[in-house]
Amino acid sequence: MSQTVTRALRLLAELGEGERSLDQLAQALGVHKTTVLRLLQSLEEGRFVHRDANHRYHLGAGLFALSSLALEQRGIRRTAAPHLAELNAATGQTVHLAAYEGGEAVYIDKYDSRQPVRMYSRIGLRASLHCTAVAKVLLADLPPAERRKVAAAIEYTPHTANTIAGPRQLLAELEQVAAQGWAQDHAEHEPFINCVAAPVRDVSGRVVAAASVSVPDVVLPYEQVLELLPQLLATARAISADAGAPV
Amino acid sequence: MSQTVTRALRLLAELGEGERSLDQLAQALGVHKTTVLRLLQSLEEGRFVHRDANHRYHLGAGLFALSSLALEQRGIRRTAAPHLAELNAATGQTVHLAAYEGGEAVYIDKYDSRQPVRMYSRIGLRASLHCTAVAKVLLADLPPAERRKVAAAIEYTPHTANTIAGPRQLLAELEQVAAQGWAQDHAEHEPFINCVAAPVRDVSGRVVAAASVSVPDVVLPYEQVLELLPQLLATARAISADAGAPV
DNA sequence: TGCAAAGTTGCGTTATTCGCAACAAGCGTT
DNA sequence: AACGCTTGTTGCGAATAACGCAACTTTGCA
Repeated sequence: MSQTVTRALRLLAELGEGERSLDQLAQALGVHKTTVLRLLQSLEEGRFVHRDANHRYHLGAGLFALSSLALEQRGIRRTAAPHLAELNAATGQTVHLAAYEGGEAVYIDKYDSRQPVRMYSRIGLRASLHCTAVAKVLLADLPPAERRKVAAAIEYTPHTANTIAGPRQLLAELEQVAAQGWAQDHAEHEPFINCVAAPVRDVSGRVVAAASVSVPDVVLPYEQVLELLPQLLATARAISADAGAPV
Repeated sequence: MSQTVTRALRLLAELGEGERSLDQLAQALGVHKTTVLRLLQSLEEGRFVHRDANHRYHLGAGLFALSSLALEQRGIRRTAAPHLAELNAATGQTVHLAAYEGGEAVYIDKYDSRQPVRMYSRIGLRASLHCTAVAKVLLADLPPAERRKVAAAIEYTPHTANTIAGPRQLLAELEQVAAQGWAQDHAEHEPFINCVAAPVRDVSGRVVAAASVSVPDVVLPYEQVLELLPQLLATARAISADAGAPV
């Protein structure tokens, strides 16, 4: 494990919070500013950070370029994009695309709601495995053994009164999700937000992503969110079809 | 300058091209695979890379999270977003938002065209300073001295017959852009693509970003692209107003 | 104009990284 | 099913590259 790289990443994380001066960064890492300076110089060379006229450091364009390049390369994201945009336009609601990788569910695309109320979610962020609709969809396709292993390892942090509290309950729900072909999050993560999610499959027939619609209570009550299901399922099927999934 | 950090960044860049095995990465950097392994371990800890079941390395969610966090923090991007989305919806064309920082013009947001023909551009990428509409808008607001300095430093790579060929010509055009309040790229960068761009100002009244519409010839001829100008200018003014720019 | 704060450079020390070589684990082939 | 080959992992000593210090320079402010 490389101390230097770890420190460089901590620098980036710190800059993710906002602009920083050299001294601030040195203090945050607890190292001498000379050290920070040299790390920053390398990061700057790679355009990962950038310093403005006032010697404040910011995250740089190289980071954005790399990130968007990598996201674009994800086949499923590209094939999903037009369909998700359409769903977003048709419903006006927040639409997410998430994938399961390395034991976590990660948002890989997001289309914001037209409503002024925005959701706290972001591309790259992890979706809780036990209380989000996308995670349920993704987990439901794992082989049973793996599913049990994951369910056992989850820390069942309760977020609301509806949050699933343990592996038994989760596994039962996953069973149902697998059977019905979609999942919901009925105020399990955020008190006043409901979501529905549907699986996206690729050529292999495996679930490679989950598409979801999230709606705050104030915009649509729970029952009306369920009414979005047909549109969502159609979208997910269209993406799957484009990805070459077997019917 | 840190060798270790530089190598880590090269690893990321390599992974930006696509998934790689340990050996492939070691060969690409020309170092021993042990070395690469340890760098990767640190990157993995920071969720910047991720290894799949077949021991292939990919860029990881931490990178995406950091990038989208940083992009969201840019005030101007957030205030511009709804307006740009609307412009994109109204015209159906590719819409860009670019900013000038560290001597380069960088795309900080993009809304894809509905057309099947996509543009080669991406968030984080640099826009050529001498042959894009957004760059002209951004440069046109620099103080004259700075403007001349930048114009002198540019390498005037010709892309098409229309590409501006030298500082004199560029400075004259910037003069005009500043006067008329918008810029165009009449097939100066790509043979069959025309763009128009308009400045976005913040509280200080300075130009902090440029919004643009780009259209391939096959979709709309040059003259009709100019007809989009009123909409673009209205959008740019609306963003500026939201950003608190003085009227 | 002078002071203070912040950033930069040179340099010796040593902790960290490096590559080697040996080891382990998959995977495909015979 | 066993073999060999490719690919990833660990232990360890050598030495390089990173570290922090202290002195220097620059910038901003009073």
